[in-house]
Amino acid sequence: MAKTDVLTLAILGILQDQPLHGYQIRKLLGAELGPFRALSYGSLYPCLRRMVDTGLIETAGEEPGAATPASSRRARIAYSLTEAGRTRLTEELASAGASSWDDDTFDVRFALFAHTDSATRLRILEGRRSRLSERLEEVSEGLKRMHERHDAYTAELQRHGLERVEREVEWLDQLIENERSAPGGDNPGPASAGH
Amino acid sequence: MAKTDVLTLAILGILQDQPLHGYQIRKLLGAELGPFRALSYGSLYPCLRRMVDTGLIETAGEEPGAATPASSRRARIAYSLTEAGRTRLTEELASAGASSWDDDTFDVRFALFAHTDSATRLRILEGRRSRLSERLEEVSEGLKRMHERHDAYTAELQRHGLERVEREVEWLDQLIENERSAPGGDNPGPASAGH
DNA sequence: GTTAGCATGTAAGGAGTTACATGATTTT
DNA sequence: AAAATCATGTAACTCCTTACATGCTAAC
Repeated sequence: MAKTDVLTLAILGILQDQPLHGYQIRKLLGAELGPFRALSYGSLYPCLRRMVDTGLIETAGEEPGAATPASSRRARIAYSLTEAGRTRLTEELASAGASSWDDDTFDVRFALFAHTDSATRLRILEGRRSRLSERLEEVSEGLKRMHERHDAYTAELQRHGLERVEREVEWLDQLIENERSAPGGDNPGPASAGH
Repeated sequence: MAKTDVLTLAILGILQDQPLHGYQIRKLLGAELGPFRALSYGSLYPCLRRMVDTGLIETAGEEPGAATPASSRRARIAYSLTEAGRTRLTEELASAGASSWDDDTFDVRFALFAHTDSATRLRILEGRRSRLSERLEEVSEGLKRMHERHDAYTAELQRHGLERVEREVEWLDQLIENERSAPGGDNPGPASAGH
């Protein structure tokens, strides 16, 4: 079974609501996942091509006939899901598959939660949580064993990293709690205990 | 002028206190920057070789003579800074050079703060802060323009991302304040307003 | 004696960026 | 008429990981 990388999944997700062309996909992806993570065209277009080649999406040139022959704007290519693409997305969304709790993958999976069933949402949130808990233990172990070789700045860096992960776990705990109390809910719940 | 990538800088930094062999470098780097970011040997050893080739570090085989001829453990190669390496590190530490406020680079620069003068520390902290402020504006702009296309989970992801960046800015503000009030201080100051 | 940790390296390959190349449309 | 934004793509290159290949030493 062909494996679905993160970018492919994100594109499948964003195309399920409406057909888009490349430029729009890039903008929307940047907007949904935060304006950092803006991926380059050098990544996007080759990925779109691969997806066309493997039949997950199909293209529709704008005005395929000769509607405005001379003045037609530069060909914009609208991509839309094929049946195969829709099927693949459905499978992916149900599977919580290959490590959906990696840093990169988690955000994309989370952004697709509105199209994910409650059981899978819960599995992903819990998977992510336990992944972070492991990190937490490793870091605090490291901090304890660090009385030797203690440079105040290095220690502060550790402390701050630890705090960041702790907060992330708290956030997940709230989401999990909410998911359990309202499994069908479309709403992630009240904003976490704000600062 | 040859450019110094992050990994090279980190290695220069970690070798300035004592010579180490590859295995130890990897462990220490992992411990200082958090146990995530553990780099692989496939990255480390080629980098060490490049550094030897460009004269930044030099090797010393353990017990170069025939001290314990038959029972010598597998050759461990201790790396230490050359004069050129020490010079390069000093330059780098004074320069706040090529974008020390990138996500990756900042942590390494921060971990080396104990060897950095106060003025440069301040420049780096402020550079990082303004970089994050830009992000903050972009994201909150994006959030405002997102009443359309609002999916509760996507919105929550944004909100959480925003909060994370806000906290990071607060952390930097405390560090900056402390740096200004005690420019010579070796101490990053009281732990930020704890949670 | 076998597992876990110490120790060094190479080769292949993945995932992405930057820089290039091109051109239309909209706004100022 | 200049600048910004829309729009698509390729080629070269960078940085890193994974998997492989090898072997010693300490602990259980």
